[in-house]
Amino acid sequence: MRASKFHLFTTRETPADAEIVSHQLMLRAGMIRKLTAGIYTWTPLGWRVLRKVENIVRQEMDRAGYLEMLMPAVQPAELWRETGRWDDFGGQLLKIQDRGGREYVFGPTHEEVITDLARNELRSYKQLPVTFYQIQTKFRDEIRPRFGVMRAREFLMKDAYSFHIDAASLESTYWEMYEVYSRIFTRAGLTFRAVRADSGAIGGSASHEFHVLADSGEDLIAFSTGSDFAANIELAEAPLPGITRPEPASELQLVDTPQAHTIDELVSQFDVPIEKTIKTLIVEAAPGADSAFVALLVRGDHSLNEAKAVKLSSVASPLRFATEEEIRAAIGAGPGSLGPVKLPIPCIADHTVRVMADFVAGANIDGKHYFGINWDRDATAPAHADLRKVVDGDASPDGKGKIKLARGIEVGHIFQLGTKYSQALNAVVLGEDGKAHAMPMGCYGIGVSRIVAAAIEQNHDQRGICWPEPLAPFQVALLPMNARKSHRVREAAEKIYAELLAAGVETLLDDRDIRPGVMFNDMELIGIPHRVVIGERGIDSNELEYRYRTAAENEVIPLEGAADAILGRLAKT
RNA sequence: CGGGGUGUAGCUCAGACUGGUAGAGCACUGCCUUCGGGAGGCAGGGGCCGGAGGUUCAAAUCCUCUCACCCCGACCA
Repeated sequence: MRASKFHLFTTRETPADAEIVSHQLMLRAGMIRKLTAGIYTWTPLGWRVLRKVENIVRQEMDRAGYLEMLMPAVQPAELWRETGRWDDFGGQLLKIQDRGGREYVFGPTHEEVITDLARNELRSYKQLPVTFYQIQTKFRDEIRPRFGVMRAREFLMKDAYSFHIDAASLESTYWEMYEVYSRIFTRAGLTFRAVRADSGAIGGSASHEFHVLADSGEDLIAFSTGSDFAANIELAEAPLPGITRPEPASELQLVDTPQAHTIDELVSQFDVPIEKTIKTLIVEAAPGADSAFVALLVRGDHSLNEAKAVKLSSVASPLRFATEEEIRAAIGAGPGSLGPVKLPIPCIADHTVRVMADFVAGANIDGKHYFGINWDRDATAPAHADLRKVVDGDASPDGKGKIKLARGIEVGHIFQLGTKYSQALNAVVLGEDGKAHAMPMGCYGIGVSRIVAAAIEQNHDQRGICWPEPLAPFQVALLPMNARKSHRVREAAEKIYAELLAAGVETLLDDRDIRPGVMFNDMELIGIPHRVVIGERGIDSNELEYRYRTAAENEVIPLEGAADAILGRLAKT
């Protein structure tokens, strides 16, 4: 490609509304342009990268024997009513109407459509297992789209669905997909971790997320320093405290704390260690319980893990925190002064809280806290469970090593769905036994457009993007210096360009009539891995300057046979 | 959904408080010089100041409404 014919539109200044580096660089490099909130145009440059990711995904899926297809983006409401998700999916579901007022959704995912196809097309266990996939634009009406294509409303996704005769077959395909995903992210040059994930409302027995590690990630993952344990923080079990509860050493004291409404305020005003304080959180109780609300206790320096709380049988699902009015009605004091002493509602404590002694908590009287609280003596020792989020330094749940927390960007997710959709839509096949069986299903997603942003988060420097070679829009940039004035430079550049094209190398020849400095900056900003400078100086000495994007120094390559020298430096893909 | 902020040239922003002929830098067009790390000069093109209504002799500026976008939050007491 000749740069003069390729629409490059780089900018020197960073657009004001871009927060994270990948969004800034994608805008500055001219890869994307925003049309409206969460909806982006991919320019010719950006599209080349997106297509690279797409092709890696496609090649690996094809290699595994999965079948590519294309489903409609617009789907009839009727199908979504059949599975119940018309109402259950929530605000992310974009509902649209045609001229006759008939209702549709713009597909955020395709379980309904693929299961409808499967129930019509699949008849026998002999056709199983089978895995279909597509790479297609999805729409999810995110509450708050942000970070450019990282969390966009319209985005490109690879979604795959597998159908099975039994759970064992599903499990086998699931782990095969796990390997395929690992190959895909490895080939894309990403540093990633597969982590155990909460299968959440979708249900099913197993689920893993694939995270690209990056500080700007929105997800927290916990992994062990001593084993391959890795899990979404939602799922990571906290270790049991390794101690028994100490004997009481303090008297119970009622203290006026008019200015202390939060743990931080309490700690700073009264000089108590934060590990001696308790947070009391009031949530809605499960239907049919004795009380309308339940109190959850975690140590002051810990946080409630809502995914764990919602799994308690006495807690309503979905989790809902009580409002201030409800708290006052039930307890007689406002948030900020709550605690376990004389608490009129049931109470569940985190394991850690059960072994605390001489601790501080609200008195259930506005503006007062009890100091020196001890279980049994001052309050009934409550039921206990794992309620908190793990923190750095906790023991790993598998007993090997310690937990470290890291931020990640979720780029893939695999699920064993079970028969949720096949039962709802009556997708059955005849088994060997001659009976109808609802097919267990798996579903497997990859955020194709998000991978582009995630790759930049992991691969950039002060000057711009440093593409992993398999994702780069062009492999080689040829930079002729002042070609307008020098026919020798022009000819040398054209010759190398023609040879590289003939060898099938994606090459950008910067034949724009611009100053060298602008060329260098543009090529570094858009992140082309291999750069060759062709100037009078080099031609005189029969040597050209070559530089890898992330290298600190130039190398020299011979003018004669330059194309071969460049070919020798390309990554084998 | 709640709170905050911003809408002025393609981009980044002044101008608004204190109403009086719409600005700068970058980008773009032409010419000249320069040109191996975002050149300089000269001359240009480009804006119903997000939209509607109001106040006023006069509104980018003041008032009301509205739309869009961005940020924070959505119950960790």
